[in-house]
Amino acid sequence: MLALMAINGSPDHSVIHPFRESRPEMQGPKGPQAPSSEIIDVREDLFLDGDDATHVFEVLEGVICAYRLLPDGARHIISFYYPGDVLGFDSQKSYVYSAQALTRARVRRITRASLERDIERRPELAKRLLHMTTLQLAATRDHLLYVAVKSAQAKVAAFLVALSRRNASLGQNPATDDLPMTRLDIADYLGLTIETVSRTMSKFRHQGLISLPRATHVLIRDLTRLEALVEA
Amino acid sequence: MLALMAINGSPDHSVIHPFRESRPEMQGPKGPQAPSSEIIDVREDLFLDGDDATHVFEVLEGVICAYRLLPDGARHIISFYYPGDVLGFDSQKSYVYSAQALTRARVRRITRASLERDIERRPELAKRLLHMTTLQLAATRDHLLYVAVKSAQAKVAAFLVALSRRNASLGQNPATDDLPMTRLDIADYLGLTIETVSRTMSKFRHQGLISLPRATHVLIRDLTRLEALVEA
DNA sequence: CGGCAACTTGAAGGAAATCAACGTTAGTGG
DNA sequence: CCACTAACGTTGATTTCCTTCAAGTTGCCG
Repeated sequence: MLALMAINGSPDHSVIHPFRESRPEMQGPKGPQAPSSEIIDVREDLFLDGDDATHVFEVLEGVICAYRLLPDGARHIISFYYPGDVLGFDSQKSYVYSAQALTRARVRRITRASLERDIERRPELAKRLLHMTTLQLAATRDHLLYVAVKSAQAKVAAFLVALSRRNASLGQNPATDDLPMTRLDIADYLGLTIETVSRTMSKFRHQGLISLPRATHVLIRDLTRLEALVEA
Repeated sequence: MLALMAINGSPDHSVIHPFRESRPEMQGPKGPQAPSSEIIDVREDLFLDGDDATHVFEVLEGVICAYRLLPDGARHIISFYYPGDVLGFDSQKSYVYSAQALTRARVRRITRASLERDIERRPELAKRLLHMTTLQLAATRDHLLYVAVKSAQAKVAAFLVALSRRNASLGQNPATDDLPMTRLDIADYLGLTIETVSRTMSKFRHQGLISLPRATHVLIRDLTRLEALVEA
């Protein structure tokens, strides 16, 4: 009944390709397929909350997170962005959150100005961006639901299941979750503490729901029971 | 630093007017100003989770809430919609939440088909809808932050402050919050129980931050201290 | 191999949920 | 107009779950 996505909606590559075709300035001496991409180091910030929102980014490789620091020093992770996802696209002059790479990442940097130009030139693009944004909104509402009403167990289970489903939708192994983020990242995403995340994972392990060959690598041994915990 | 909106972004009437101008079929015998509006009774559902998403609604009067029922019977309120707000606009075949009137309300019902047609005819409209959607996304992220990381006190304070700011932005009295929703609605919106909401309000009253001439009517006596609680 | 960051586990405390009872208000019908 | 009723709201006592504080353990990188 509910589309239980804790992670952003499925990557919609349809957003990207128009840029390549319609931006001859990107097609330099390297030829029409010039990648125009940029490498971001682990834990390097892509932009900071309050910076001039001059660019929009498409993740090509790696994982980026959007986060906010609160006055009391707490951090809240809004979302994780995987290859194909676009971030920084908001109708505001400044970014209202920061973005940081969780792994070494590759991104395509697109200026807002050129994006605006492209929207004028190709009305189709506005529709595409609109579609992408409504998907993000739906995903954010799903996550809101989890954070608002669910127990720690349900939150962590939902997180693991969402990663598994993402793998499945990409034709990868749904029984294996690779966690590019730390326990603290997960905690700040789910509105829990690092200890609770760790304890809950351990509990799942003792119950035979998952195994943890490494802290960053989850093997899902009983997806059905894990999914049942999400609903509880 | 943060735009602490628990309630949807400011009503953006720019979304609405184009319809009136561009939809001659609405201009029947009653003349070009025919309202084409519809009355919804208190607690009447506008649409249900899973229904065919055939329409988009603009709130003209009253307050509507979007909510979801969970398998375990719990309810989560996603958002409140005030006059000027638009709901039901998502890129999905079916609604992914239900909508219910909290007061007797008046709405404009717009078919998705005609909206699609208008988008084709007036590319400007897609840009406007895009802007509206990114604002909703930003508001939802703000709410997510509150629900994820804040204490019951901070949540309730943020809720009251958001209502006050909405009043201020409309030129109404920012020291008076009229609550069209019940304590249970507030609880389901903030991810708390009805008892905690009630207790927290009482606490604020005993501390002289607010007074409650009626349960549905809040007088803010010390907005500064209330705002401070939001950040705590 | 050392050092540090990330992770795990345990014990104690606290904030909110739950369970329960009572008060208040608005709406209904006599 | 008043009495009755049902929904809504408040308050208190208790329990539960998560946080906090504290102390290891693991594993990765220089």
